[in-house]
Amino acid sequence: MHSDVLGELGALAFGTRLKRLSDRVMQDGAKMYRATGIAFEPKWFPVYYYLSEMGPRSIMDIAKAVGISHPSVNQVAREMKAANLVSAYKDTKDKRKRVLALTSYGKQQKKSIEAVWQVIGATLADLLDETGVDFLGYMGTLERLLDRRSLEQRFLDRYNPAAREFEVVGFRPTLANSFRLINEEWINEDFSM
Amino acid sequence: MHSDVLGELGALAFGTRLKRLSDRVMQDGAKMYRATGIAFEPKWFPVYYYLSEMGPRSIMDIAKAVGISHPSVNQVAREMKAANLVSAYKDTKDKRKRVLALTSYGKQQKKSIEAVWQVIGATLADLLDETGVDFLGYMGTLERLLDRRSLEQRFLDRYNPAAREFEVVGFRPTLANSFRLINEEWINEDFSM
DNA sequence: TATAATTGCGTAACTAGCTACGTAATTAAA
DNA sequence: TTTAATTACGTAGCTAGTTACGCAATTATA
Repeated sequence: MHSDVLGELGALAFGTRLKRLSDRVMQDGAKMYRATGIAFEPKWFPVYYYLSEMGPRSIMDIAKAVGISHPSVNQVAREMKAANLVSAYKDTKDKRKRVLALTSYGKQQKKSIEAVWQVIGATLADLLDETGVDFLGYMGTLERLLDRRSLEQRFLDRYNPAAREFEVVGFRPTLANSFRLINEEWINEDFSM
Repeated sequence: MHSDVLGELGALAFGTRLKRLSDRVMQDGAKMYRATGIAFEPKWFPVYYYLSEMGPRSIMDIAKAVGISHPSVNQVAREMKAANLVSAYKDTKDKRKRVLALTSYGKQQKKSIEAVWQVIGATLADLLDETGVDFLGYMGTLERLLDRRSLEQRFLDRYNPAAREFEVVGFRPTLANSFRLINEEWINEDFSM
């Protein structure tokens, strides 16, 4: 194995390493589906899963729920439509909306797809187990930290302290967590952009 | 915040979540450089860093060291050349090789770039600290596990046990770790592809 | 030493996401 | 009830990586 300069760089190379790891996992993900001969692509996964669990949903609903942009959902929808897995129709209540739904063929395929998911899921679960720690849990922690305050904002606060998004308030350490939770609720429920 | 269907899916959605997280970090990475006004892009980071540490190196050397494909290095090299950060020349010993080196301007810029890296690194270090665990360390563990046996191979072993890459050998559990280490050494030092 | 295999590189085309922008429909405000 | 603001969506074009493939140079082999 090569020496891997990135490993020695600490936090600075975090993004680069994360991307490299993610690319690797996604590439092998595609290979796994291909190996089964099933007509399914990794990028369809979140949309297909969401529709199969929740029933027909609009483009933006899907985009928000799975955390990708609406043009991406659109792109995926076009491909899945070509594969006859989903169909689309206008919402009669709100004519701006285009609603996606699994076709009967799409529903019928679920059993086969789930059989593959079962093996992929077990493979990933075993891999993650081998780390000996709750990697998925820690990843969730990281996601929530970034939901709370984006990397960009964290950087800006540090780079140009005058531009802080929120005022910094001193308080007793024992209260920190409560304050944080209250603040998070406010952001999510009331002032969310 | 939206409900996030992926979070409830366990290991199966690992790839999707990892990609989503990585995209997020890389996008904010670009914003951070832009905010400083410095003429530098996140994707230049590994190549620039490697050249600045190691001196002139060939395209393939760089690709292997930073873990990306040689066409990617080429692409980055073209851009960095346009930004006058690197120049390229043929290796006189081996005329197949094209060697990249920082220009004097490229070297001279290092101080400014490092000043930005310092802030980005500290921002990331703080974020990772906030998880309360050694996230980078666990990521390294995961990378090494995949170096050892790719996700695809792990999947194939499970999906089609007859196609195992290596024979499965039973041994006493207490010896498992030693065997694993020896096997790893063999793979790395002798038979590496 | 001739030939075969390998290595290094460049180009082309693909992938899976993104942002920017325009338009139509809906909702809020004056 | 007009008008303004917002929301949903589609398209176009960008991004940062990839694989596939071909050619030239080097290295290994017969």
